[in-house]
Amino acid sequence: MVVDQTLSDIEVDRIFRALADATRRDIVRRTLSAEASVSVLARDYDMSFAAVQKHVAMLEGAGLVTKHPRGRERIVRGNPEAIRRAQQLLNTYEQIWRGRIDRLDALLEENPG
Amino acid sequence: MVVDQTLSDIEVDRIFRALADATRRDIVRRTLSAEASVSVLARDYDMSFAAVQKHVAMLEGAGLVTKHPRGRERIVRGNPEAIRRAQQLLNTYEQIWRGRIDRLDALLEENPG
DNA sequence: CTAACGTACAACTATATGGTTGTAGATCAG
DNA sequence: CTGATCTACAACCATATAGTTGTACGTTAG
Repeated sequence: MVVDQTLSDIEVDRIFRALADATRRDIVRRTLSAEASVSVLARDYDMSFAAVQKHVAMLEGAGLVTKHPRGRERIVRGNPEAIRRAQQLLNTYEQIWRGRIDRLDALLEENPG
Repeated sequence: MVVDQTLSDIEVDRIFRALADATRRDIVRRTLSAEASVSVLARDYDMSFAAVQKHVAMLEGAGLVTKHPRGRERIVRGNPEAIRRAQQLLNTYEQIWRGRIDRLDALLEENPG
């Protein structure tokens, strides 16, 4: 199964926006390492449960984590796919920059000295 | 010269926040490819000059671009360093995920079937 | 059954963002 | 010198974020 890996502007916005908060990055890090319920996650942060819930919701909306019911709990898992898409974006930017360098080099070879 | 590549939470916040907008990503893309003045950049977007100015200011605050006076113009250049730091962040997340997979594999080998 | 737990969601506040218009200073062209 | 250009910045508005508290509901433990 080949999945369309083209991301709309809105989707990319959401991914980067979701990563622009230290608490959310920590949740991504933790849930990539091992899944955890929302309440277990919440214990480690100096804020209300509802606040953590909102962070998880934003991460879920960006596709960076998935939530799975287990009894009364909601298990949160990090999603490496979304990370990879963000990496791809940044890679294209680096490629663009390398392209510029290559063009500058070519220019220098044409007009040496 | 070795530069400290450790980023504070605030700095990382700013980088991802700056990347969470399609106009700003486009400015990064363009200025990585070739430097351009703020007004030249602004011509291509359906918003006021002041709005583009603010986007550039946010990118500059995040270190994603640098601004250089040239006469009455301000020349904007993309900064690949900041891109690389964001890439590094995402790479560590992927490493964390791979670490989990490795641990799962080891577990399966210990308890086969 | 009952109490505690985990979650969902609404309402509210404060601050940040993304846009606007307007004013003003510096520089360039003629 | 004068006018056009490029930029800077303030003030304002609408919306989104990040946090709070409070209420409600399903699930689990005893």
